[in-house]
Amino acid sequence: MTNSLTSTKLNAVDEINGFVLTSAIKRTPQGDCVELWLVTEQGPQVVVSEPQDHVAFASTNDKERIALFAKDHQVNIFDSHLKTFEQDDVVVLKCPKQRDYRQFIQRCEQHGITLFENDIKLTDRFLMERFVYGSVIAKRSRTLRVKPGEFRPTLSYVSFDIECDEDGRLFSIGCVSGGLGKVWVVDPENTYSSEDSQSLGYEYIPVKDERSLLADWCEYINAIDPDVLLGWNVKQFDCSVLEKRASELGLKLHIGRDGSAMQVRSGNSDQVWVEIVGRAVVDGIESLKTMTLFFDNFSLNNVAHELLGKEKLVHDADQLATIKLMFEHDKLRLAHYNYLDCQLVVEISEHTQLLNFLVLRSCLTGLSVSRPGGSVAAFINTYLPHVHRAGYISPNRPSDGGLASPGGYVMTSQPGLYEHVVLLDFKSLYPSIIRTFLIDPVGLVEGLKHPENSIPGFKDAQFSRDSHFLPAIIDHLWKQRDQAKADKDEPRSRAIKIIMNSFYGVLGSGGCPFYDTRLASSITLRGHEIMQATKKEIEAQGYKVIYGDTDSTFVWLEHCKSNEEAIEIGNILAESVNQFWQQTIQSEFNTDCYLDMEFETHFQQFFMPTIRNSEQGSKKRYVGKTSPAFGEQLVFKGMESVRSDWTELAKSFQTELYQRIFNQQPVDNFIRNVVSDVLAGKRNSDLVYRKRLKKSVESYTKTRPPHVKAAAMANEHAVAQQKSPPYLAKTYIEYVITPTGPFPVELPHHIDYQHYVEKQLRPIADSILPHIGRSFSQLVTGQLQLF
DNA sequence: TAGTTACGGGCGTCTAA
DNA sequence: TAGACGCCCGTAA
Repeated sequence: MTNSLTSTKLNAVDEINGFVLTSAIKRTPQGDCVELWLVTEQGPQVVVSEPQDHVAFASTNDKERIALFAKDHQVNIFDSHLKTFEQDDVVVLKCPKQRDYRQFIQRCEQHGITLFENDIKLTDRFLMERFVYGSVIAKRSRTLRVKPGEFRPTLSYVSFDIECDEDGRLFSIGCVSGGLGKVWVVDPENTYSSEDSQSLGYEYIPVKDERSLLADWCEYINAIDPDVLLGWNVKQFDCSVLEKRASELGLKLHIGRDGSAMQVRSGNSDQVWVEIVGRAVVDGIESLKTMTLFFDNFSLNNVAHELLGKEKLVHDADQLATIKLMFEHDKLRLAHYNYLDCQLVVEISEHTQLLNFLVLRSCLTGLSVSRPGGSVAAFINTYLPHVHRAGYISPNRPSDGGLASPGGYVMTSQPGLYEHVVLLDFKSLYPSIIRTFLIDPVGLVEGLKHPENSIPGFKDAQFSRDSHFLPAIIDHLWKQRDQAKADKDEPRSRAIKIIMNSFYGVLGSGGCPFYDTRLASSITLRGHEIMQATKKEIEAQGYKVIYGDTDSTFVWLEHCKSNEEAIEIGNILAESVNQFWQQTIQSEFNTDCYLDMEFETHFQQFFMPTIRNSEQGSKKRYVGKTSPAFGEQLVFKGMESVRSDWTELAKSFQTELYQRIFNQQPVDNFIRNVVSDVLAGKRNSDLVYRKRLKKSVESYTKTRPPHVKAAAMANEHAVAQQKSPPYLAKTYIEYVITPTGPFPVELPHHIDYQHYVEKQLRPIADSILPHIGRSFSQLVTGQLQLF
C-alpha cells in the first residue's frame, strides 16, 4: 500500500479487492441498487450496483391470477425452467422497487397465493448468486461487477461505553482505539482536565453539556473512522440510549461513512438492530455466544474475570446510585470507570479474537459481521445458489413448525466406580454422516425420483448418489478446517466447526425452508444405528461399553493393569472400529465412509452414578479422572458441581469429595468438617442459590417454584419502597432458604442450615459414599442431632 | 433478522386413599 | 398423606 501512488490509484479504479462490511439497498429513480461498503487495503470504499430487481417465485398454476394485479405493483412475470421440490413449474416475479414489492407480497397473501423465496433480501441474493461471501473482487467499468475474492481484512475498531442516569441523561462517553483512551465528561465547570488523567492511561475531556458530548463523540468517530464500533451490550444499551437522547435533544448522530445518521430499530422481541452506513456494530456478548463461549454471568466484570483472570471490581448493590454519586462528586473516578470498561472490552476482544472469528464466519457464510446467530441464514446463503443451478427453487418453511425428528441416541449406563475407562468418540459425527450417506435436500428430491441410483435413508428417504451439494460443502469446510488446525489458526478452525455443526441443527429446525423430517431423521437415526453397531463391535473384542451419548462411547478395560496398556488399547479400539466402518459402509452401501472414531481420553478412575433413589444407571452425568498423559484432570459432566443452580457449598463439596476419593484419601473428617462449618454459620456466603426467571413472575401460574417465590418477595419489597421491581423476565434471582422458605438474598434473613445439609450435601454424598463403604448418615449422626 | 433433542433432579400440585 | 405427575431449569451432545 506504500508503493507507487499511481498503481494504487489504477487498482482502485479497475478492480477492488475488499471485504463487504455493510450492504444496503440504495434507492435511485431507476430502481433499487445494492450499495456495498468495503474494507480494502486502501481504506474504505463504496461500490454501487446497477438497479436490481426484487425477485420471488410462484407456481405456474397461479400465473393468471397474479397477472390480474401484478401490473398494479410494477411486477413483471417471466417463465422459467425452475421447479419446486414437488416438481411444479414456477414463474419468476420481478419488481424494481421495494415498496411495490412489499405491497405485491401483501396482495398475494390476501389472495391466498403462495410465493417462494420472497423473504430473501435483495442484497443477500445479489451477493449469494455470485457466490460472494465476505471477500469480494469488485470491478467498476461501465457497470459494477462482483466476484468472489480472497481478501481477509484486519478490522479497525473503537471500543466505547456510556454512563448515564436511569432516564438516559448522559454523564460521559468513553472510547478506546489503538491503545488510546478518551473519556468525554459533562463537566461545565472544568473540574478536571486532561492533565489530571494523564497518569491513568487516558485523556479526560470536560464538555459543557450533553449536546457537546454527543457532537464531540461523533466528531471523534468520524476522525478515527473505524470499521467497527465495539461494546458490551452495545446495541440494546449504549446505541439505544445515545439515539434516544440525541433525538430528545433534536440531534442526529452523523457517524455513517457517507455522513448519514445512526439508526436504531427494535424488533418485537428484545433484539435491537443498529445501522451505521459503512460500519459494523459488534456486541461482545452476542459475539461470544455466537462463538459458543458461555458464561454463567455475561456481565463485563465476570467475563473479564473468567477470560482474563482480572480481579473482579467490587460492585455496589446499587450501581446506578454509585455512578450518580461519582458524577456529582468525583468525575475523575467516573471517567476512570468508564475508561476501564472500554479497555476490558478491548482486552476480551483481543483475547478471544472475536473480530477475526466474525470476519472468517462472514467469508464462509456471507453473514454480516454485525449479525449474531443466523444459522439458518448461513445455510440459505451457501445452499440456495446451488439449488437454483440444479433447477429448483427453495421450498417455504413449514407453517406448522414441521414434524418433530428424533435426536441423539443415549445408552442406558452401567453404574459404578471403575478403573481404566477409555472414551472413544466420532469426530463431527453428524457432518460425517451427511458426507457418507449423501444427506441433502436436493438429493432427497432426486433420490426419490430415481431410487435405483440412491442410498437409503430413514422414514422412506432416498438420497441420490450423484445429485447433491451438502456433502461437498461439508467436505470443503472439513478440508479448510484441517488446514486451519495445521496453521494453528484457532478462530478459523472454530468458525468452521460451528458452521459445520449448525447444518444438522438447521435441517432439523422448522425455521429453515429446507427443513424435512426425513433429512434430520436420516442423520440422527443413522447415528443410532452406528452407536449400537459400534458398541457390539467393541464388545466382540472382549471389552464392556458402559455408556454412550450421541457420538461417544465409554469402554471399561476391566483387566487392564496400567495407564500405558489402557492407552494402547484405546488406540487399537479406535483403529479397529474405523476399519470396521470402512468395510461395512463399502460393502453395504458401496460408497466411501467418512466416519472417524477418535481415542479421546483415558480415565484412570471413573464414576457413573445411578438415578437418585434408584438402582438404574444415570445418563448425561459422570465423573472421571484422566491419566497423566491426558493431564490428570477431574472431569465432571452433568453433575451438581457443573450446574449453576446448585450452591457454591454443594459444588465445592462435590469437587473436593471426588478429588479425595480418586486420590485414595480419607473423606470422613472432611465431610464432618463441612457439615459442622455449615451448621456453625461459617459457610453462609456459599449458601446462595442462583437461578434464572425465564418469564415474568406473574406468568408462573401452574406452579410457584422457590426462585419465583423469592423473586416475588423482592419485587413486592421494591414496590413498597416506591422502586421499580428488579426481577423481570430473563433476570437472575439469588436466594437462600430460611426457616420460612426461600428468601431473596438482598433482604435481611436467617438461614435454615438443616436444609443445606439435607438438600445440598446429603444427596451428593449419598450417591458416591456407598461405593467406598461409607455412609453420610453414620458420619454425621451426632452433628445433626444437636439441631 | 428461526440450530436440534434427550435427560436429571428439585419441588409444587393433584389425587386417591 | 404418600406417591404420581408435570412444571421448570440447566445441562450433554
